[in-house]
Amino acid sequence: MSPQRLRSNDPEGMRNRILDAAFVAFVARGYHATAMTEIRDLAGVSGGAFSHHFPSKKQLGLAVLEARVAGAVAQSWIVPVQKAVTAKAGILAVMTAIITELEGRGRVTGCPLNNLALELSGGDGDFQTACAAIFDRWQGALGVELAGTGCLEDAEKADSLAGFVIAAYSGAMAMAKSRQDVRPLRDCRDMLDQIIP
Amino acid sequence: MSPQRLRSNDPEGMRNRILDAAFVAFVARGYHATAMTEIRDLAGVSGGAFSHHFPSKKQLGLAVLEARVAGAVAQSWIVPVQKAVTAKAGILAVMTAIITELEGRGRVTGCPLNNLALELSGGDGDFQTACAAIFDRWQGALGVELAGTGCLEDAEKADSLAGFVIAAYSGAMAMAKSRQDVRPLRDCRDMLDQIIP
DNA sequence: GTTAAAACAGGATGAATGACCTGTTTATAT
DNA sequence: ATATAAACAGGTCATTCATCCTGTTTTAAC
Repeated sequence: MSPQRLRSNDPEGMRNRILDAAFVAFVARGYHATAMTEIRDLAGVSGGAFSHHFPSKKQLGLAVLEARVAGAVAQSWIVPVQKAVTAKAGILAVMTAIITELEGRGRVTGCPLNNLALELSGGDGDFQTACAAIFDRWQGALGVELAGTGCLEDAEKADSLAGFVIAAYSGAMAMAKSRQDVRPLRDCRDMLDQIIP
Repeated sequence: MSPQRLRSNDPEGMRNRILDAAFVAFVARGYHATAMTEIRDLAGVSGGAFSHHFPSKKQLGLAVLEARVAGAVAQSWIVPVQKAVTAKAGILAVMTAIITELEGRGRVTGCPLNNLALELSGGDGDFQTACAAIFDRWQGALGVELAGTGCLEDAEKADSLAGFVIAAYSGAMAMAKSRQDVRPLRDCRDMLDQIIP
């Protein structure tokens, strides 16, 4: 036979395709509800390549958390708040943006981190650690901004408020997902506007 | 053979045993991560009896939501707040009680409703409707109390605040579960103490 | 007392899942 | 140029899972 030359060895690209497909599927349908074959088909990857990059589902899950979920939190929350003039303005702007985006499309899929954290933190210690680390970085970053941009003097109080902001947002998103309605997020935004100094 | 006489036909008790076992397993490990055989073994029920009472896993899940999760919310949140002198005092007392109880045992399993709602609301419409109904009753009850005990005059504002309280609590519990630490709940309680009029 | 239906027992089954395995191609190092 | 390992293809395999099936016992109706 003639040489195929149809194969393009691109380990990084392959890995990213798998991670992207897994992220979408895990967030939309959940970790346990998603079969490996679904991700494989969605990414258009052979079984051999799949198991070469991710020998087990758990390793794929952990990689999705660290390489995609953490990135989504950084991109949608941490960076915008860091770039804003004040932390309060940044937080409110992020929430407004999320609400607007959700109103655009029909479906509310929820916060990727919260979705996976609640499903996985209970069972496996490694998943729990990974989720907790992302929450920690999120809260840490918001706390620094809240303390740094004049919203709050006390660093400890700023950290507590940051945790509360994340909790309120996460819970509101959970209710919004369950109801398929953005109203909980709007109410949350209005409340945070009143609360954050 | 002699008549067995070891069977005690008790449909209601059998159904309750299954629901109890399923509730524990679903909340602790999640819906999809729990196998039917686990529940069957935990409840000590034969396959025939099991499929007689709950022909499918989905029907069992819906029954757990309506018969156990809704009850847990009513018992741990709605009734205590209704009995309290003011809604604010009731809400803070409930949170204090939950924090104290969580500190007693080692493990934070999370809010039953939030755990299941986030896992199931995305995929199936029936689950989503069932979860949303429980959230609605929860928010409705808290809203009535907040409006009725002098905390807030405007009924619509009271409803929004009720939703925010539930969101903040749910999110704080999610973080507490992920971190296996009650601090998010303590911070949440302190914040709600400042916020609720 | 007879009949019908509900309540239960215990096992069987087909489908689906996660992991694995053998081969082939491409890149890298020497 | 050659050896070695990584990257990839395609299929298999054991296991687990949810459901269903046949048969027995209890309850209820008439």
